[in-house]
Amino acid sequence: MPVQQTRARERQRKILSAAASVFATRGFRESGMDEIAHASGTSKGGLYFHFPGKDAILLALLDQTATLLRSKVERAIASETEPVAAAEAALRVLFRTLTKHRALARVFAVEAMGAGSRFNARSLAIQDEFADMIRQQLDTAVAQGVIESIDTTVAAQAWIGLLHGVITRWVTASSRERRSIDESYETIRIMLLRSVGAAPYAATEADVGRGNGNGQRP
Amino acid sequence: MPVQQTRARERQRKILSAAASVFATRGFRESGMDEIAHASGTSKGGLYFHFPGKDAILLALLDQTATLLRSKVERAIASETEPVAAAEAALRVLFRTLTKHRALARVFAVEAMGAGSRFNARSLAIQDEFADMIRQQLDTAVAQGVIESIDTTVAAQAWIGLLHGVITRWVTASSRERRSIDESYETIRIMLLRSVGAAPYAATEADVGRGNGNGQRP
DNA sequence: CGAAACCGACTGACTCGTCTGTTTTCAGAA
DNA sequence: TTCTGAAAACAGACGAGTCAGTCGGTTTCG
Repeated sequence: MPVQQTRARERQRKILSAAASVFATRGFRESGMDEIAHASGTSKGGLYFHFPGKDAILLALLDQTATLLRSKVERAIASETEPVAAAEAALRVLFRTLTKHRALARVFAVEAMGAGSRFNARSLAIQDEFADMIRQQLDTAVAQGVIESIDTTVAAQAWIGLLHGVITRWVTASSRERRSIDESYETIRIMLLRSVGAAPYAATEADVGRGNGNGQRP
Repeated sequence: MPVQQTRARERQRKILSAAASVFATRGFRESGMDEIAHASGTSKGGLYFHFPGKDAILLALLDQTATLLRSKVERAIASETEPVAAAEAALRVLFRTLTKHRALARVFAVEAMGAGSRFNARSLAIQDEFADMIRQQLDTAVAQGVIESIDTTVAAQAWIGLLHGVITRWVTASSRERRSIDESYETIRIMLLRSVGAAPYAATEADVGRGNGNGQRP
């Protein structure tokens, strides 16, 4: 494999990483190409050598992030056998990953929404993908009679909607009033499970703490 | 009462109304003052006579909308005696009003978020007001033992978060894939009530409006 | 040496807000 | 009732700043 392409790839990675933090702190429209260039240790010319334009950078960032998240969520689901546990695992990973990368989450939840129809079309598509993963688990759960019979498409989108709302709220709040979102997670988790008629089982240390590898039955 | 001030008020109303639809269709940043001027049947000079700047227009629009919404919600709450019913009534009015004014909802949920920190600070404050109304009802419900004992602050914000997420999703979707959101409301209503451990009672015709009237109990 | 990668001054388009008028309104004088 | 003049309301050309994107030149690498 060509060495030069490796170098190019590294530059692109740096550019996307820098763009993420610049977009996150200043907003997409307010971020100048010069700023992104400076933050990624290159110049305007360098930027335009690797990306055809500003939009392309945001789109690439969106796709990269979505792909990463998706694989994480898929792994989480695969690690569970019981559908409700799997749905919860998916949600937990989604939640935890987003809260761990506030800058990226902000780009994802806020900037991409207010940056033109092309971007929120992409965002919506991504959201749908995740909603669909949740839906599949809920469908299985309904089929097994583990949860009440409901419109799982709507329920899954409501879950994603709630997540989106809460995350949006969290990334937009000023640092003063923002407390660790983990404090709220337990309440939200119980609410979500109850909302589909699943009996929330008591959280173990494994659930709440930083470690996991759990999976138990109601 | 001065006739001129009446005329001025009417102009301002027209400007805000026009701005709402322009912001909603083109986005805040992408909307030019000339465009707003044209849409409101006046000129740039007229605009700057009534408002000190573009920002002021969005802010005024935000406040106006919030005030209107708040009074509607307060009335809805006051019309119910039972706290869970009141919370539900509040939510229903919020939901229904936003869905009835898609343009305004879009400005509220999307544009104001992606238009700079000053604006989303205002949006957050408004969101908090509504969350607080819900919270008060949930608190009463908990005190009466009608619902499970939970963190009502988080629960209220989760409810608002879900609403925000669902509405955002709805206003951002293309007209092709967007179906009446009312179709989803019944499912969402039941999910919300269940999420706080309240037994969802059957919806009456008054609850659901022109539509169905299903809804089951555990 | 040739190609990939990079640099940064410059351009062109766009738009907010200003500024200099012009029209409309209306209280009060004739 | 008609006239008047001052303030309110409006019009639109223009200034000035901003910023995405370009382009000719330079450096790095194999």
